[in-house]
Amino acid sequence: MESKTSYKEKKVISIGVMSELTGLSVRQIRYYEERKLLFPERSKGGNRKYSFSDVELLMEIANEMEDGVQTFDIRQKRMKKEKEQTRKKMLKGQINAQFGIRK
Amino acid sequence: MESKTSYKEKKVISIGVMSELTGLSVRQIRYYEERKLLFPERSKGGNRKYSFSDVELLMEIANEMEDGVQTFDIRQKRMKKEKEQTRKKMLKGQINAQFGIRK
DNA sequence: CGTGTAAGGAATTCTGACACG
DNA sequence: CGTGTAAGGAATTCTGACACG
Repeated sequence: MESKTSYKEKKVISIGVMSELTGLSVRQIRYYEERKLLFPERSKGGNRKYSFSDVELLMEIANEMEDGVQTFDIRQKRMKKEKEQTRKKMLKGQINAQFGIRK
Repeated sequence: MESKTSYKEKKVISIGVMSELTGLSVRQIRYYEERKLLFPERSKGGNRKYSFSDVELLMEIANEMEDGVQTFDIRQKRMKKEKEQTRKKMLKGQINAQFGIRK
């Protein structure tokens, strides 16, 4: 089991580039973070850094916003999706515990 | 045939992040560019932007520098490799022209 | 609620140059 | 040749706030 630092997940993109890539204003991007939809890392100096994965996420968010969905509901939906995945992983873990790792 | 904008080639990384990722100083990174080893894009404001591919390239360069190879020779070698690949593509193109695209 | 904007400040980056070796 | 550094300036980003709706 290793660190799997795929390029897609690496947080290296500034908010300015992010803005260009998504077509959203920096104001919008910061706001979606405030609403807990996005979680950039920070440089020592405090600057936001995003991943390509974040770019994709942000574009999905933009689509939902266009459909008139509120940030709260977008977040709600994402949290459910998150939970669903955690549940699946737990299940998989249990199966491994019972049948996989037996020594 | 499409624009194939893979994340790896997309120029989005600032020189500061580049420095962190490679462990080289920004001075070194700029110098290698001056010696034609590296070709970042520029933002409107003039800031350098690199790709993950550039990160890999830069780390290879760093290795060669450690071995005492001079920038000129590194460049020389890279240009040869470049030519080799162009040659292969040309060949492939010719083959396509003769046997592939026939109508 | 979601977004624009002006404000003041800090972090980041840029270039050209001098230094050392 | 390759790299550090101080210098002056410009571009980028940050936060908190006011505005509009």
